[in-house]
Amino acid sequence: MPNNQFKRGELYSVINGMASIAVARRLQKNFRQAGLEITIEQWSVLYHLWKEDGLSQQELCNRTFRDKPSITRLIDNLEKQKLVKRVSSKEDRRMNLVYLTDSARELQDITIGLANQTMDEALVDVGKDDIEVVKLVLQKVYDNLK
Amino acid sequence: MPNNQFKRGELYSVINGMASIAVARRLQKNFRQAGLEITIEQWSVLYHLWKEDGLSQQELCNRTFRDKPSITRLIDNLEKQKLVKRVSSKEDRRMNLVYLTDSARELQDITIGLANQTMDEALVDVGKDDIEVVKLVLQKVYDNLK
DNA sequence: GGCATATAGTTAGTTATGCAACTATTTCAA
DNA sequence: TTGAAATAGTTGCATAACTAACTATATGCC
Repeated sequence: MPNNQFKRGELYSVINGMASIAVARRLQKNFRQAGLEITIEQWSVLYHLWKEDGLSQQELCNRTFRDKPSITRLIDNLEKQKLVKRVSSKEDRRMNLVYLTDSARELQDITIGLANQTMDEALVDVGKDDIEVVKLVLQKVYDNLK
Repeated sequence: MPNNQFKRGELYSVINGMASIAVARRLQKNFRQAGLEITIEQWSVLYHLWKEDGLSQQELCNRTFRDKPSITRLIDNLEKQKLVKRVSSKEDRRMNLVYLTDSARELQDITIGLANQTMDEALVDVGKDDIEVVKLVLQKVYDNLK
């Protein structure tokens, strides 16, 4: 087979592969080293609740790009760890609204600090302009495939 | 809390989030629509074997950025589907060398075609120069965290 | 009002990931 | 040469992802 068939495929591994996995692992490691027992997936849910508390599970699906079963189980686990509470909505009884507990609110500053530190570690020697290009391209990729 | 604490954190979701997930889902969908019953994870292993057959599991770990248990189980499943075969190395009996079967070789052209098509869909209206910047930045991110 | 349809969430089954602990083999140095 | 350390791979356990099938509630049209 012609070898150039692989050339474009490399792009897949670049965009999809190493970098995002490496960032995720480093963030998880930074959490662990700080003695925090939450997963990055759980953190990504809390992150959206810190910005706006009391979101429905469906809204969390939209904002975290996950499907409904994934959110159901993430909330299950967060509830077990007493970080969130499901409250069934009074306007629409199909909906659960998800609220932070006090212990979750305590995690906000330190974990966001660790996330920022992780991105600083990841972006050493990367120019601001280049970062902007990456953000725009990845946003465009997402829009293209949505 | 000051709202700008979130600002840098957004980078995490940009680099780690939507785009790579969207690309992966689209590729999986394109495989499914073509009637191919392999996962993108299995495909990523085959991809490296097409480039060089008979790699050890450890070498597949390095090239796919996975740990050893992940590769063990991916190879388990690929072996069940009769796409690869483990052959214990004669030079070093600790090692399994992983070889493609004929059915796996048949998948090469069509799946790499689908991966290239997926990247074309993802990269509509993205300039070649910008793609180069993304590749360089993500490579740099990976190196920074390695 | 009543029934079809849409929406919110859950459950079950399969695949995959990460960590820790384990076995088997090889290497290397005292 | 032998015994400690390194390396290759596997297994068990927990978390998370996707699909498909399911329940419950709400909406909307006739």
